Amino acid sequence: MANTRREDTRLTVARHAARLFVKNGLAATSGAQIAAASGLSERTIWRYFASKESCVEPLFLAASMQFHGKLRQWPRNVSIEAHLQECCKLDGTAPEDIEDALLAVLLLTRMTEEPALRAVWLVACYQVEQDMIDIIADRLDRSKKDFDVRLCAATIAASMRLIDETISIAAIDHGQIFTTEQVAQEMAQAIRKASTLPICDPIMPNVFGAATFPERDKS
Amino acid sequence: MANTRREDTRLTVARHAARLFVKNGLAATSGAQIAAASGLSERTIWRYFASKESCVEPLFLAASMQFHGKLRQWPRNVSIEAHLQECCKLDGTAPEDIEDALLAVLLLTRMTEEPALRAVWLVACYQVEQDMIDIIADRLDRSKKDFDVRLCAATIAASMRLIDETISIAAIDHGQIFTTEQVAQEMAQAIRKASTLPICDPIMPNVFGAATFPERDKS
DNA sequence: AAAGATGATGTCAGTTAGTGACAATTTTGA
DNA sequence: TCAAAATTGTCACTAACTGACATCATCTTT
Repeated sequence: MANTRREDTRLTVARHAARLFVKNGLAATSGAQIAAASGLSERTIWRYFASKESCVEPLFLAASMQFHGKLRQWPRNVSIEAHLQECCKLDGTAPEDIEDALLAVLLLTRMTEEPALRAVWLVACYQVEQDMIDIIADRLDRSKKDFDVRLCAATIAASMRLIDETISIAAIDHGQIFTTEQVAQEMAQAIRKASTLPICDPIMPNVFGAATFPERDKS
Repeated sequence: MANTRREDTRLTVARHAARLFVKNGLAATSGAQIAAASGLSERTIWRYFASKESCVEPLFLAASMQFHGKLRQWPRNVSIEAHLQECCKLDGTAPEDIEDALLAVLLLTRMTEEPALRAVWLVACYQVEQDMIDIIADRLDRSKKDFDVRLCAATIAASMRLIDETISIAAIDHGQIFTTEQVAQEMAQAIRKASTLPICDPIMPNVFGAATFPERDKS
């Protein structure tokens, strides 16, 4: 938790901006309005964000992190399905997180009318992908620079994005209801299908590979 | 070739904008400069593009299409490797296409310093992904709405993006040289690894599945 | 070929996103 | 507690972008 302060204000600005975007649309929302709603001067807004649209990025990130973040604590000896299910159970998701998720979902359904939002969303997903590289490299004891590790991160991140988009549209535009468990299950399935490396099942200590044992000291 | 006119001017503007961006950076390039270089009024530029950065989008699209476009003519009975190799051979890539590819590659290597460029690139890749949905749906006789088709399109598009990025950086920043055949091979490999559906090998008419035979007329 | 319709472009004025400079304020740290 | 450092506000300014309207090219129809 290093630079938490900055991230906090970014997130609150994002919430206000998102509400305005959802209510009035991107074009009809001014930087001044976002500033006023956030209780900051407009100048300060531009110190936190490079553009009007990107104000909602922290929200997208937070939404993605609802599942992605959990992969950081994914123990090596449990499968993806088991882990995500487990997380949902003990996880009394904070009310503010639910609020954030709802806002993000509303934004996602606006992407066709507001192309600028899609760009922000894709950038957020790119961040997730970069994060995913670390997770996979750790889980497999491979280098973060390994092309196959990066490929796996990219395909998994893409699958998570697709689930997010699909479920959002199904929920808002077609009125379907999802429990957290259902979403977790869909997510786990998609991740499994998309992974190009064997990370979804428990990773067993490599008992059969001699190289794993420490070499006996020759002295 | 419906609205080719518009696309043509968009591409030429993109070329000029890209050269300016590469030479002077995004911030130091003004809309007026892009307009002047393209021989158009500034107002017209804003009629073709929604923002300064997005001026290069057609170039990114053209670059992606160098391989992706070929997948549109991918016969069902040849493997991905064979097809891409074949394309390279008979393909006396037009000199302007090479020029475009070079410009795109140069832009890709600037993405770390210029985050706005990355957003544009990701949007271009998203377009490719949407296109990929059609290709896969056609090849497998499945619906474009099928989640698994869309998932496969997403993972493949992600892998193509990664190859583009990786090869660009290797070429420009680390001075590696690639032949078109090499790139085609890397691309084919990555696509194969990333596909979540069996589209990379020749698609055989489904002789074993009874459902494929037309039902005998019962009359 | 003339003429009218349609659409693309230029001009210019106006709005608003976004920046630089500096003063005021808050936070930090010894 | 006091000074250094970081954050914010104010204000003037630049440049991205839009609206309105005139002009010009293109295309169709007769």
